[in-house]
Amino acid sequence: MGIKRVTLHDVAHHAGVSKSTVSLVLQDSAQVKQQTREKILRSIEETGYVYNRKAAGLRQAQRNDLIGIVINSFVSPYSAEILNQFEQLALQNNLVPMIASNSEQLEQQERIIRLYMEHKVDGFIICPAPNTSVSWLYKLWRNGFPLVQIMREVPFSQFPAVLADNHNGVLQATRHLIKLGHKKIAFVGGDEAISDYHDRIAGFMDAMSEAGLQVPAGYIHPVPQGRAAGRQVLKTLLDYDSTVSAIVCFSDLMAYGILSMSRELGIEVGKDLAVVGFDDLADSSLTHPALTTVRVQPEDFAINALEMLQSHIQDKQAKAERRVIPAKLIIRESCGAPQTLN
Amino acid sequence: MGIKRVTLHDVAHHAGVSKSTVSLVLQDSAQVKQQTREKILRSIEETGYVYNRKAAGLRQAQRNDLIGIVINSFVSPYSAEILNQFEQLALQNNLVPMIASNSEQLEQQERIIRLYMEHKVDGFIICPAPNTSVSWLYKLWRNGFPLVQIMREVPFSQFPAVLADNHNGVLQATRHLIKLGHKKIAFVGGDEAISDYHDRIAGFMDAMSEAGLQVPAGYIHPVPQGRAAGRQVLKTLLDYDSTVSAIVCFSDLMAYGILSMSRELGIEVGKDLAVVGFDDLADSSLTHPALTTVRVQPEDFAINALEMLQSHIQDKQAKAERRVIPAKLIIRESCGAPQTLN
DNA sequence: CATTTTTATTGGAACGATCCAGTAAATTAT
DNA sequence: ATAATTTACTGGATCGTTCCAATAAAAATG
Repeated sequence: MGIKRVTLHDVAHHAGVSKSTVSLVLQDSAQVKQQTREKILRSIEETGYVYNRKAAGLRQAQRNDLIGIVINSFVSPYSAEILNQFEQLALQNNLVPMIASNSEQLEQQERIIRLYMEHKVDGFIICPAPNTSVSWLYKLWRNGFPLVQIMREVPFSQFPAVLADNHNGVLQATRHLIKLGHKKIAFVGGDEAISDYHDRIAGFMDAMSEAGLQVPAGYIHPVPQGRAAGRQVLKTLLDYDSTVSAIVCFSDLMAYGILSMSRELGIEVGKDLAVVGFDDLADSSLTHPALTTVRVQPEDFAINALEMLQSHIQDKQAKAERRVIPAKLIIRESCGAPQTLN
Repeated sequence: MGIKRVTLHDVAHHAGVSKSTVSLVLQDSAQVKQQTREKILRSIEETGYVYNRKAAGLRQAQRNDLIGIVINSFVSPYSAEILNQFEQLALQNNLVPMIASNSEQLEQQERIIRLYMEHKVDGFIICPAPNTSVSWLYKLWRNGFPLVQIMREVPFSQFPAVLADNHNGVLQATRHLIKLGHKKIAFVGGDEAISDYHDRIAGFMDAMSEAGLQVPAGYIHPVPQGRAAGRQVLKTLLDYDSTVSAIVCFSDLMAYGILSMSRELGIEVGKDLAVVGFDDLADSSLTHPALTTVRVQPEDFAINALEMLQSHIQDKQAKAERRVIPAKLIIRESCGAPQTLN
């Protein structure tokens, strides 16, 4: 009663040729007569044959056109945008994406990666979970699986990476606030266990110190991602010093939380308080007030990471590159500056 | 220079046993002596062997423990939550999830599914793109790939499905508005090409007609998902009739748009205008005012769909079930009703 | 101690493709 | 027309597992 799957051999039999010829048609080799090719294609159609990549990949161990994409989280909107770009791009390049998330957890990450290794993906694009170790990445690499880190990098890892220009993005944002006359500027959000936090906070500190401004310890609040956290942190911050006039947020999501709590506390953002975000999510132009933020094009991650991964798949000796993609300050209304075009 | 991958045979050689014995250890068969097992496990560790599922799956064509999960979109927050649940659950059940999206497009959907078929997934969980045809689904099924539809179903398809109780959810929401005294109630959002729209609008119409209320054609606005669309549709609606006092939204996202535009127009939601959403996204308790909405637990999709798929994988003759998961009205502030506990 | 039973291990066929070397047929050159 | 070349097709070995039947070793039985 079991459904017998149609094999190459069955198609060959149906078309009255050898399996080798059918195989040639599948790889559309030029050395098959047009007439034969058509006959075979018809047989494929009629028998309902489905190509078996397992069998194919077994013989030609080199390429599977399978790539593992492990993002930090499905529920992070920015990650979702990146994922979307990767999927489109992979399909355009005839690659099969195997997409998963690590849920920011080491254990899940190791689990997923091991499984994808077993499925012999050609390589990985990975947004490493907090506390991912270099040695673990190295083990992956040594096993013949090239990888490209995105969004973050494991400290001291010498592996390829595509990163946002976090430093410059936050530098610009902070300078913008300073130019508007703000002096008491706080930085909220981010995870100290992740590289992007350190890049962003460095951009912040650099802008502050070049303007000769002090940053009290109570002005820095690394707290996990999320709207709810943003709400909470605003209270904490104002408790510490109610004269803070501007906040640089680690992410737009965090900024949304600040906006939400501000409204509740009767603080008018864009007037009483300046807020800038980071990510430029689709919603950020629709908040009240519209959010000034830093845009890093999600497709740039996809384009660069895929390109780099491909080159490492083709040449295992290719040297590890580290690309930084540009960050652009998008000025809207949340810091009271005049809104610019675009 | 190519990295030679370690095979079962290499491990066997290293441990001084036959490949069969190593294979038995991998499937942790009871018939291997403890001492031998340990020796082999050590060899596996030392050689850095990675199990090759391609080769394994070739021999035992029955199970691959691979399942294809095709969601409608990565960037839809509710879908992201569902995806997250699926991933966790799949891993718990020792299944390897292959996750993709169809981006609501038929072409991409067919592309992805074909590729996953080639990789011999055991079955599919799929949120069908608009205009997916029954015959296409049938072709999939006939090819030996069981499938479970989630969130929506292809009309007249007799395939297994896990659906939200859309009708009852919107019925409750609408009744709630009616009980509060609203008479001019509009319904906005949704896609007429998708089953859930019809279920929800039916719930709406039923509630209205049981209360003897009229619904002018201009009160119904099926428009695509999204905050921006919600903003636009509120204007259109008020242009048509500025005395509308309540709006039932197809989704929370749509409701966010309504909230956003209301603020801009100086309309106070919860007082001048009542709004209810659908989905109960994480953010919905944080909006201003907090959104009254309909909750359908995302994990229920995952639990039920996976369970059903497993049963169809094990028994191709299992009968197609159609499960409806409960919808619960969550009353908050956006329709001015007193907020209930929980 | 010889025999049966149980336990542990093994070699080889099989899965469904690719790829290589080789054959047959068609075409061109001599 | 025959030889040389090109074009079209084919059979068999191969990839890395699993599974089966067979064997070897150990334990239990008489």
